[in-house]
Formats: sequence, C-alpha cells, structure tokens
Amino acid sequence: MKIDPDSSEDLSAQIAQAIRDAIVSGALIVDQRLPSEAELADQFEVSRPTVREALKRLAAQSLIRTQRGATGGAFVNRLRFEEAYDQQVTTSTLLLSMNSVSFDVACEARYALERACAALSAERRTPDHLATMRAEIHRQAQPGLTDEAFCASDVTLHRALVDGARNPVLSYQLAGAVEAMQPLMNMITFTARSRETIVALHTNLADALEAQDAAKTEATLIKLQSYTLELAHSVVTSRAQKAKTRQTKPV
Amino acid sequence: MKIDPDSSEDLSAQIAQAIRDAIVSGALIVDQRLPSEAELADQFEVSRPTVREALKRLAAQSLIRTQRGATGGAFVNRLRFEEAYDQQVTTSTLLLSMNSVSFDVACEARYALERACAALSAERRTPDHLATMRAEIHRQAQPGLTDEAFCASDVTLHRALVDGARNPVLSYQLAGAVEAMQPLMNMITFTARSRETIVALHTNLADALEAQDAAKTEATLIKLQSYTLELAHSVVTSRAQKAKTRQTKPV
DNA sequence: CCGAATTAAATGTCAGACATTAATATGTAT
DNA sequence: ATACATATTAATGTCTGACATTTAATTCGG
Repeated sequence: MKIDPDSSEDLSAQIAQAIRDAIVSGALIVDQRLPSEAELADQFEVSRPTVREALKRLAAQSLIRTQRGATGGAFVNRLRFEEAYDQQVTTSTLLLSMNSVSFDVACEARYALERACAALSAERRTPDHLATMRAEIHRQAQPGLTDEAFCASDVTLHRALVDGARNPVLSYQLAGAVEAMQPLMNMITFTARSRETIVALHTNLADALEAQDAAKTEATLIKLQSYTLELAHSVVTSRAQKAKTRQTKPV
Repeated sequence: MKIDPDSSEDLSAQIAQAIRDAIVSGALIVDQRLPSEAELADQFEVSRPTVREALKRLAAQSLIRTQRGATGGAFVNRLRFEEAYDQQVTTSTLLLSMNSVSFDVACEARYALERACAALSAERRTPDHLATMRAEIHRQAQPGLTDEAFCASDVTLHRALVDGARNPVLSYQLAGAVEAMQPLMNMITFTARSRETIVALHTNLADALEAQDAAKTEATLIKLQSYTLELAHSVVTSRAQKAKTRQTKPV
C-alpha cells in the first residue's frame, strides 16, 4: 500500500482510499486488526493526526470500528444490513432534496421498485408481515393522527410489504427508495376523505397479499401510485391558486 | 448545535452527527460555508484536530467539500447522482461479500429490480440506449474476450437497460444491485456455448426494447435470470464433483 | 490604469504531550 | 493454591502550538 505525496488529494484521503481498496479487494478481511495508528503513520510516512483523519473517514462509512485499551485498535467491520440501510436512507433523502427531484419522478421510482417485490411478497409473506400491515392500517384509520404520523405509518406498512419478499438484498435496496419519499410525502395534507381512500387501498393490498394474489397486489400498487400522484398534484394546484389570489387581491 | 461530553461516543462522531443533522434538516443549505475549523473548535469547545476528524467523516460521505486558501473553508456539498452511485456500489459490494449472500438471493433481487424498469424502459429508451446495448452485444460475441471483460460488458448492457427508463432515481437505486453482482458473476466461467446463449438472449432483449414491447422485455429478463442461475449452479456442482474426486483419488 | 508584490485567512501537516481505557501481569492476603 | 486488588502496558482519544501551503484580496509602483 503506497501513496503519492505529489497528488492533489489530501494525504488522509489517499490513505483512506488505500485501506478501502485493501478491504474491498479482500486483502484485509472482516475482524482483522489494522496496524496501530503509530505503525500506520510510520508505514505511510505521515503523522498520527493524518492517519487518524484517514481512519475517521473509513469509520464514517462503517468500514472499520475502533476499540480502545491495550488490545484495542482499528478492525475491519462486518458491514451489517441495518447500518447499510441507514446510510442508504440518509444518502437517498439528501439526493432527492438537493437535486430538486420532482415528486412524480421519485414516486414513479418508488412504486416501480415496490411492484418488483409484489410477486415475491405475495408468495412468501409471513403472518407477521400481514399483522404489521393490519396494525398500521388500523392506526391510519384513527382520527386525530397528524399528517407526519400518517406518513410514518405509511412507510412502515410499505416496508412490511417489501420485507415480505424475504430477500434481504431487496429490502436493503428498497429502504432508500421508500424512506426517502417521506419528506416529499410530508408536503401533502391528508384530508379525512383522502385518508379513507388510502386506508381502503392499503386494506386491498393486505388482502391481496394474504390471498397470495400477485396480480391483485400489483394492480393495487398501481392504483395507490396514481392516487398518490393525484393528491400531490391537487396540493400543487391549490397552492398555485392561493398564490394567484394573493397576487390579485392587492390590485 | 450542542454535544454531550459524557457520551460514550467520540467527540468527532458527535460533532459530525450534529452537522449532519443540520444539513439533513435544511438548517445548512447547499453551498453554504461552515464556520472555519477554529470557529467550530470554539463553538463545540474542542480542539482543532477533533473538529477536523469530524469534518473528514462528513467529507467521506460527500456531505461537505473543503477548499483551501483565503476564501476557503468547508462547504455543504451538492450530492450528485454520480457520487451517490459510487458509494452505493462500494457499500452494496461489501454488503454482499461480507454477509456471504448467496448467488441466488442476489440474483433474484437484481432481476426483480431490473424487471421493475422493463416497462418504463420499453416505453422511453432512446436510440442511444439501444446503440449502447447493441455495441455491448457485439463485444460479447467477440472470441477471446476474458470472462472478466464479458462480465463488465454485461454490467454496461444492463445499466443501459435501466437508464432507458430515464428516471435518475431508478438508475441510482439500481446501480448497487447491478454492479454489486459483478464479483459474484466473475466466479462463473463462461464457455463458448453459454456465451452464445447469453448473447442470443441479450439480442432478444434489445429487440424487445426496440419494439417497445414491455411484455417481451420482462419475459426475456426472466429467461436470462433462470439461465444465469443455471450456469451458477453448474459451477457449484462441477466444483463439488472435483472436490469429491480429489478426496477419493488418494485412497 | 494595470500588473506585480504583499498580506491575510483559511486548510493541510507535523511533533509531542497527556488523558483514558481495558486487557494482562503481578503481588498479596486468606 | 486461589481470589482479589494493584500495577503495568499498549492502544486510542484529545489537546496545544507550530509551521507549510494555498488562494483571494489588497497594496503599491510604473
């Protein structure tokens, strides 16, 4: 592992990349201990703070963990699905908000991906998954629920649908798509009437999964998507009208 | 933004989290300059190296970028799709290899997700996407191509299919699923016969997309999936037999 | 008025020290 | 001999202060 002192990149970035490459290539395996910070500093011919900055970069990506004490050090971390979920959600959320992705585009992606899980989930969902969905549907029917809580419940329900496929890779990939939509969904005000419609569609969804009816599951997802889009558009329209009124009034 | 000095977590981790929260919540917006390292050190009541470790953590996630010089500093970074791709690919790849995800599970997830793009891609693919696919098919038919190059070409072709849906969110989400499969695919030895079959299926795929035939696209993807699985299983079987032979021979 | 040198402000890097943690070895009393 | 308390040790965590480097803005001379 060598670095180029003339590179335009930070030394800590180069060192982090060298170690990252070693992990990805398999030269460093899970739970293996890295040399101590002092030894790394010697090897790379840099100071300890620089090595530490490199290690923190790797820690931020959950590639290593550190332990204090006599037998401590930095160890190659087994990347777990849950940690990867969280990172994916953060990244996806920021990606959508910072690139001003439209509601329609995000919604299309989300439902396309969910439909990809529909058939598998209809086949493999357990009673647990169904119970989770039913519980969330019940919650969504409660009056007095805030819009935010309604959205959060929506996410839980959809994740149960995805998890029903019992494919951890699929669950991981979908985590970002489903959760990153939530901030966008939060812009919608759910009236009593629209909640009623959504709860009915969610019930259809749970019924279809319980009956292991893949076609009906997909069909219901399509209906949910178009209804969600409809709601979002009505919000945009009503806002535009209000803006117009405000603009006209003072004249 | 405050931190808890009694927490078990590193100070740099806490500071990074505080700033990360500010970015995600929108308190810090894109291209906004953070206070200088010295100012942050004052604010959080820690030393400059500690602040720097926190900033490197954020830089590792592409949440900030730094600039040297008089008007330099740390700025909130606009997370671009390309950067997010790369991170997703690294994370997904490690996730699969470290959790010993089986070929079948990963393959199932990948093709389920690709089928999610099929209909959209059939509708919206441009001549460019078709040209890319045709070019890769042509390359795959060349004799003397290494197995690795064959796999890489396979990835490019499948990404063209995904990109054909012209939904950046979808492309981003699938980047990990498609690319992370490559190391697993590399374990397969592609014989002349199996390459022929795959090239034929790829041609069917391109034809279906050109004809904007969503159903045929999905059907071809299903065939590709089962053929890929078949190949992988034959590798496993032949290896098991070889191992058995080796075990038996010395007796 | 323009161009070259200077200045200033920021990040990048280094050296050395001390604090804290946790496993291990040591030592003493029962 | 065993059990518990203590000392050692090796690692990370943190701090201080300094210097190097980069870059934009400023100043000054022609």
